[in-house]
Amino acid sequence: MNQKPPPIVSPSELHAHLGYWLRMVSNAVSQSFARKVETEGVTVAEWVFMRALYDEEGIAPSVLAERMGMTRGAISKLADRLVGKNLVGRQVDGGRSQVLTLRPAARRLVLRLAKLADQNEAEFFGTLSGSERLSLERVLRKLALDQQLAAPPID
Amino acid sequence: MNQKPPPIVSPSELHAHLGYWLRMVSNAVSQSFARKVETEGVTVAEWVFMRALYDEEGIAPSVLAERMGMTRGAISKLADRLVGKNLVGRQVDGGRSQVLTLRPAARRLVLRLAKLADQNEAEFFGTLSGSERLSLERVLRKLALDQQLAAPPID
DNA sequence: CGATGGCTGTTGACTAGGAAACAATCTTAT
DNA sequence: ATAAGATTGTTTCCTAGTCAACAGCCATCG
Repeated sequence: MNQKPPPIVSPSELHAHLGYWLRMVSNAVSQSFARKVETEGVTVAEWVFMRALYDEEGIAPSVLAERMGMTRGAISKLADRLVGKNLVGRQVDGGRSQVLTLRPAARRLVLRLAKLADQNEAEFFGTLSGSERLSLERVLRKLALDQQLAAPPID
Repeated sequence: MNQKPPPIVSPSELHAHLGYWLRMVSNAVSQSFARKVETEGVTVAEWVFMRALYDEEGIAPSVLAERMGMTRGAISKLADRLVGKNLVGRQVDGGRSQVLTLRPAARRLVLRLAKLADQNEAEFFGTLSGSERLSLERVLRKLALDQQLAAPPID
């Protein structure tokens, strides 16, 4: 009997990993946000793109790519879409590099989208106590720092 | 003058949101893990799929879909790929529903992949102190609970 | 019985993004 | 001044998902 003894060392449980919970929560937050911004006709990537431009107009695509953690190829297509929607403008700068700017409609849109982001934030993290929120932020920032993730320069 | 006065209320900063940091860290963790499992010729989704089957053989695709937070369509194709790699077996159960099982090679593979998961976990969260790790886990679990995310039934 | 409605899994059309090859331009070395 | 190399953005091909239409099977109700 006991034809098939279980392996002595069993693989660690999925949910024993912090990465597992991180991914689950992060995906839920992102998906919920995606649904919200969809009501304004844009994707999350497009929102991040425009939000970055809102602060720093005339930024180059390659910089944006690195800052958003995406390929230059992806940024190129993203820009195509946004130009198509008349949300961003693309001016050739000399020849090699470009300058991306936000059209007025996009500036207004960013304000609305920011509200949605706040709303999503409240929806998910509103139940946390102040100290919970604080410690979560502290740990996440520390992790980002440790891994040298592309954090916004300032702050 | 002051042709274009800046809006009184400026949109909240991206990195003022916990969701922002969550996504950044989570993406980094997932991407790093994806690179690791790629050395074993599988994707993260395939790993999760097999890991679920490891614990509970004979599970139905639809259940798996809900548990993994993916569409039935996605699961169907995922199963196709894994069957193609001779990692899982598909038996028709009566007619309507199926039964998915892990082939022996997959059982061995899961053990190796679990090691990679542990390694990835250590790589990212190893620098945290015990209390940091604990509080992070506690908060993430709480968030998952609050949002009724599909957590593994037990535990 | 038999029709009708509800599951379950599959398929096809579509989308976003990555990887890599490419074109165009700038920089640097000689 | 010009050739070689770097850098920037685009493009093509590919993959992994979603969504929605569909097919098959079961159950239930008339």
